[in-house]
Amino acid sequence: MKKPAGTVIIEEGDRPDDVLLLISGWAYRYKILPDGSRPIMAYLVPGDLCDIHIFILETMDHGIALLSDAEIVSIPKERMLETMRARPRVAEALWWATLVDEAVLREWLVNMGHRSAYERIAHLFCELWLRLSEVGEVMDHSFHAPLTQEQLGDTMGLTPVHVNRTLQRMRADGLITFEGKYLTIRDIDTLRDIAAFEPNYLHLKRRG
Amino acid sequence: MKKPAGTVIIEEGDRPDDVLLLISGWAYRYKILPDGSRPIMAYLVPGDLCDIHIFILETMDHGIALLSDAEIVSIPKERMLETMRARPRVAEALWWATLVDEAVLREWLVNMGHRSAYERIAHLFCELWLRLSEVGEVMDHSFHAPLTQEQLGDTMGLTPVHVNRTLQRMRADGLITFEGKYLTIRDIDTLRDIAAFEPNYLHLKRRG
DNA sequence: CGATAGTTTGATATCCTTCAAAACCTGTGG
DNA sequence: CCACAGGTTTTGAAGGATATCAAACTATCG
Repeated sequence: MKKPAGTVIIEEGDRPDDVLLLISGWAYRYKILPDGSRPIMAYLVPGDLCDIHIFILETMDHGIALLSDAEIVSIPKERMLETMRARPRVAEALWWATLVDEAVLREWLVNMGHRSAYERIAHLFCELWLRLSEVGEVMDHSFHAPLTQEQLGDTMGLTPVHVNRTLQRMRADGLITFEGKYLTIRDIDTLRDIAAFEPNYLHLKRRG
Repeated sequence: MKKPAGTVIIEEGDRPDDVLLLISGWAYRYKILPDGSRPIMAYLVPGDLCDIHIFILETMDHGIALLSDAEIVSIPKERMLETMRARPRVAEALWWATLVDEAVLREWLVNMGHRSAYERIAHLFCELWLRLSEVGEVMDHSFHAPLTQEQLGDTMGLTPVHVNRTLQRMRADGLITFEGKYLTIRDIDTLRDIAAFEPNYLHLKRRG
């Protein structure tokens, strides 16, 4: 099923009945704070599954919305459970996905707390580059990144103004270009160094 | 098995063969960055299980160490798997625990990125107060919190100096006392307000 | 082609860090 | 029971990173 950018897929407090699989496009997990700010806690990219929560937890503690036009497939809870029962490998894959999500959250937490704006953004770009490479979305050092500078700020705990100035510096340093929602990584090696990027947390080499 | 404060239980890169259950005392998840800093990404309190990772993921992407003297029980991987197979309720409980860990990480991420030092610490104290209440470790608005101000800083992405000044302000405001590793919450209501603390992410009301 | 969202710019304010040193605990050995 | 040692907390002064506010500029899309 196709949905336009901005669509809210699940809201905080919901008790959804389906698991959603993102086929194309990007989504993000968010909360809304009393002061109106809208922190972003994760990006979902093609191939990602939104919310195994629904089997176990009462309600969503956050929302999920689309960053770009996207194609999603909705899998009924019941079918999901059957499959998991019948095919342990599928159940294991779900465990795997959940544990990796957790690992990414831990790394993002480190990122927020212990790195400067410049390093933080560099780290995010390294991660996106790797994750998107895995699903074949990187062409020629570039990928589609449907993010505004404000959303980048909501993700990194920075003002849009400061994100802007930081991106300018990155461009000036010859590390990236970011035009028309396309991000080009011009120097992944220095980007990695700056961010002290250690990809082990993505657990990319999946077990036999 | 009893272990003294400071013991490293699992290190980054390890591939442990047991799941560990924390009976008494506190532990914490940490990473070590190239610059030598040591971010803390989670606290484990009595009743918490360390690392279901081991069934699925290759290696630990972080370490776990003890904040205080602690008693831990080590459960062999094999026994754990058998139990999960034989008793679906246990497997479900493990899912539940993992998903709650994830929810806590998301909330911590929001905390780091979108709240001031004062609010952040207030939020942490609210969370600890609730989690420890659940396991009967809160007596008379007080609980044992074996944390130095430096560790608090590593957790919140703050300098020990600033943690110190912030705690002083909290004391002056009559919200807490924190002496001899005992934290007393003197005014939970204002603390909650300051932190905009919304406990839903802890998913305390477990499903029937 | 105009409206609206997004980006860029400048000036000023604030929170938090850094560095350095003093004061205070806590436990240990004599 | 005292004295000392190491870790922890506290204090002060000064600097830096990021926020805030406000406005201009520039894409984008119907």
